Amino acid sequence: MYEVFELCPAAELSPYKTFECGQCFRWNSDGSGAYTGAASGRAARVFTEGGAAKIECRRGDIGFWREYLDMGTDYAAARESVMRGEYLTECAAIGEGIRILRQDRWEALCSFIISQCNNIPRIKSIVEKLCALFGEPFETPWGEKFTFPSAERVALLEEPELAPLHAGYRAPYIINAARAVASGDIDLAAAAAMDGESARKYLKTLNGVGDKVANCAVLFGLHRLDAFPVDVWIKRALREHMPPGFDPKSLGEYAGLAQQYMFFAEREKAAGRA
DNA sequence: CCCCAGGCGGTTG
DNA sequence: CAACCGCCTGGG
Repeated sequence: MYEVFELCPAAELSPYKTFECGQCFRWNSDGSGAYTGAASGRAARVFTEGGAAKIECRRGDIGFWREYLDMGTDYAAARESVMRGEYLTECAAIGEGIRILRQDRWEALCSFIISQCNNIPRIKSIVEKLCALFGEPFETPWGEKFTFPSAERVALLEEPELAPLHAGYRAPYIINAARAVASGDIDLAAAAAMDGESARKYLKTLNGVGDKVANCAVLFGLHRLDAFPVDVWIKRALREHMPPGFDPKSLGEYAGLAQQYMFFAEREKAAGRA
């Protein structure tokens, strides 16, 4: 039994910005501006209506989704705290409504391993096939969806079984990471309890996980909002808009939110939408 | 044919 | 330390 619940004023949660800013790969627009997606074996539809952000989900899941959508964080204050200088203020304006999702740890780690040297449509396609082939199906009002396969499940696979994903050289990275997580060699709950810097170094011990992927796993999977992943877009933005030697860490506890504002703003500008 | 796409790891200077 | 290069794949 799915029902609609009101979440917050629309300005505090933009489905488009939140689901298209590159932090997640399993939410899709239905064409009307509403997004449907799945997480932790649940499904939902997020949309805006009458000046409010709303969610359609099962009554018993609303607590999960409020947590997932990070409703406990004051984004007006967080946004304010990173509006330092003209450029960051502009990015924050363009990105207003982005929320950093509280994603599953393993899903985030695995997804960002797949993301390396890849474009977003292809990342989504690989993740989708991973779920369809090895996740558990379940019915939703929006059709059949799949869970993200557990590390334990992926750990049992051999490389040839991942061939249909066309993940290329990332396939052994995926299996290796799954085995490390499933065996406890890499303990993501323990990583979540570390400070961001230690967690990043810890995750980098995995093959195929470097600075960028580790920072994404820490920001999006462990919800450490001070983590600041630097990819080619951010590198260019820092070079062109910030003083030389600028340290992103100086942005404080919400540096990672600033990073998402920058990433989203630069991509919107490149696409001619901002 | 070329190049690039939200990198990483190994080698070389 | 930095700079380079190969790597799977798909799209422009």
